[in-house]
Amino acid sequence: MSISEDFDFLPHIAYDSVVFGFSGEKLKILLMEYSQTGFFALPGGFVKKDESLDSAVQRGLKERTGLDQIYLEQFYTFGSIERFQPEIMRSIMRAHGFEQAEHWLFERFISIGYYALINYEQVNPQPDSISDSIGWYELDQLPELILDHRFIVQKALTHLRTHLDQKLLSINLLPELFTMKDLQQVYEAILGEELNRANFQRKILSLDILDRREKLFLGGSHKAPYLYSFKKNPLIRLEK
Amino acid sequence: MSISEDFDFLPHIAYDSVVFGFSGEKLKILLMEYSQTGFFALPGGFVKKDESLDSAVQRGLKERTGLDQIYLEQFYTFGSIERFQPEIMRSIMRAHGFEQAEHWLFERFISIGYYALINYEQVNPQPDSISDSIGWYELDQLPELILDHRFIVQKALTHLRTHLDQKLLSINLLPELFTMKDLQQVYEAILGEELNRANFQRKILSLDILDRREKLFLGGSHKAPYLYSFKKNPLIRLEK
DNA sequence: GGTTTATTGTTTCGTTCTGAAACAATAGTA
DNA sequence: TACTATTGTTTCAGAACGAAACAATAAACC
Repeated sequence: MSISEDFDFLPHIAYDSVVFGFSGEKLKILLMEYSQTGFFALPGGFVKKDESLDSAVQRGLKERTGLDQIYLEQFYTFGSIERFQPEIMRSIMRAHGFEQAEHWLFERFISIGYYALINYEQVNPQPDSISDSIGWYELDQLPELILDHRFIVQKALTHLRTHLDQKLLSINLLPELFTMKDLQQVYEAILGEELNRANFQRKILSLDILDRREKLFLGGSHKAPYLYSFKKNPLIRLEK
Repeated sequence: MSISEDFDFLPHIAYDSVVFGFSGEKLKILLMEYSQTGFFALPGGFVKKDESLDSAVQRGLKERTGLDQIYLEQFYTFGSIERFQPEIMRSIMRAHGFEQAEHWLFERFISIGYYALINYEQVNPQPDSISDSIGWYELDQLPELILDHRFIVQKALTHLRTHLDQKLLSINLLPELFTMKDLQQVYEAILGEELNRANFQRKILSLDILDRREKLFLGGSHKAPYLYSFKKNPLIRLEK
């Protein structure tokens, strides 16, 4: 998306996406830095007049990460007055040589928050025309973000932690085949706490959502772990 | 709000509120019938350019129910393309003698869903200028609703059921003093199932959010129940 | 080949939580 | 004083959970 074209967007409506990525250890999120402004922000965008909200977020994220068909979940809509800070958009526009006094970007926006979970390794994020860098940042080492984006991240994280079990199947954080330890590391990274190995295995297996596959031999001088994959059509039990 | 004035709204943005009311037995919701159209709909409205989203919903609900400072929670934002059905708004407008071909109400809207929980007894809902009736309808006997409002109700109910324990304190469904049986009836109405009396009492008391007060003598030939009130500043324990 | 080491899979065991039922208390009525 | 209906509490069996022990095993080392 270029900043000066595309007037077929719904005015006043935006989305912001919190893209969680996992590298095997820490949980990170994807941030964009706007050229020559020092502003860091969540990747976001706008909704075209003829596309659904969900489609708009899918499209925008694909434009930025190259990833398609990834798991996206809406978690909250941000509509405070404090969000309205046109000076910031003006700075970003000026940095690109636009000096207009009026622009639809300077209006107030209500933003719908989505989060995504993707495999760190499968992404090669490319900054778009209005950003000069895009990259992964550890959750506890985030730079200062524009507007209420810090708050949006916090709200996404809380939502994710609360609903982790229910969202497991849709998660793109792991490859097709993975070990129980891999899965436990995902949980620990998201929850921000260490879990008991034996109890974790018992709990996950009792959910009955995994297929056990062949063993994984990595040359370590110890018992080799099994590989697992998510079942194709599991019975979801909301009680657990 | 009159239908022809107030051009200081954000275009394309609406809210719909699912107002749950409790009468002592069944859970009901508040619906409006648009004059001479036969259309039933959730009470909704629009956001002024200088008010926050939350304030807009509070304001709109006060205009319809007379209730102020009630508990409102955002639960989902609806942004599908199928929501766009301008004929329906045209019908409603025509029923009021407006025959304009163009109007901002005929545009596509993205709607933020909120739910409220109020005490049935404390409300005297009054239909506004574009509705000819407003009233309470039992959840399992709802009339046909416009657009995706049936879906919105379902999503609100699911959200409420899932988060009931955490929302208890904010609920306006009960008077200042109430018995354990009253509270259990609220739970049963919302969850749509019967609960074991002894276990319910044990669970609620363990949450440590109630103060036990004097007994309530109603003249029945049996043990009188205690009255309870919600603690003023309880320690919220998210684990339970 | 036997031993050692590191890691994974499983079991055990005590504690806590839950669901269902029984028991205890009590306010009025007969 | 017995009876009845309802509420408050306890009990008890089964499920779930947390921590630790035990068992299995793949490679390295002698």
